[in-house]
Amino acid sequence: MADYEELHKWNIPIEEAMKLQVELSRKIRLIDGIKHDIRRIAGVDVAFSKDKGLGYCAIVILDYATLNIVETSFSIVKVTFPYIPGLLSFREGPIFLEAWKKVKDLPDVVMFDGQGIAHPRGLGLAAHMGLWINIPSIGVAKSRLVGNYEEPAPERGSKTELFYKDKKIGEVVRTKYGVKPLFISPGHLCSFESASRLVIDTAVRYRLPEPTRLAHRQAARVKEEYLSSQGSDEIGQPYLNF
DNA sequence: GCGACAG
DNA sequence: ATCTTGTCGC
Repeated sequence: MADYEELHKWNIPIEEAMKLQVELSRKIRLIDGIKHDIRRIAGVDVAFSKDKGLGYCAIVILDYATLNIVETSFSIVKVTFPYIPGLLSFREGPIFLEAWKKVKDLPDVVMFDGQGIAHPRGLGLAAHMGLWINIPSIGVAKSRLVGNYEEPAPERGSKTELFYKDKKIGEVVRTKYGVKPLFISPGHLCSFESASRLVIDTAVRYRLPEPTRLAHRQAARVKEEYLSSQGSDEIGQPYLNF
């Protein structure tokens, strides 16, 4: 089972959470820890059900060469933190870690649906989680949180740099002709080059790269299956992680 | 004070 | 992100 080090508590005041992000961001390393021979690449996403107050996380691990799913893991956890721009990891992090515990074979790199270091305090979801699991991570966001940039050309593969306070924090990448670009930033143990390259290489047919796209679909399935098994009969409670 | 603001 | 009905297009 995948393990990780408890870096800190999750249910803390907003003020402390922001201070913690500043401290943790100093530990981020952009030295590429991604091997030349990537075998498995993972995608993570979390779905929510408003009334139930639950979060459903899905981790999908793909064989890098074929992009076939080789392993999946999920978790259903009570949500304890609100969505606050800049503090997304405090809402989704605990849910992701429960699913991570059940991963059998570690992937070489993990893609998250959110920012890596392209964050006000340099610690977006992907960067934060990368520190916890100590595995190369990449932030794949569908929209901008912070930073300035020029619109990339409409061709697939074109990209521009994302800057914040005179520093490069990520790249704006067009994964498909004419569609809205993605905001890619490295998390932990990853370079700008590897982050964008892996996203473009795995975004073979849709705007989103396969790891994140499939994780999104899987999270939606986990959610609907849980909700349907709730109103009808038994099964359900047994699946709850908390 | 005002506007921006991942999912 | 969620909720929610229909609609346009490949």
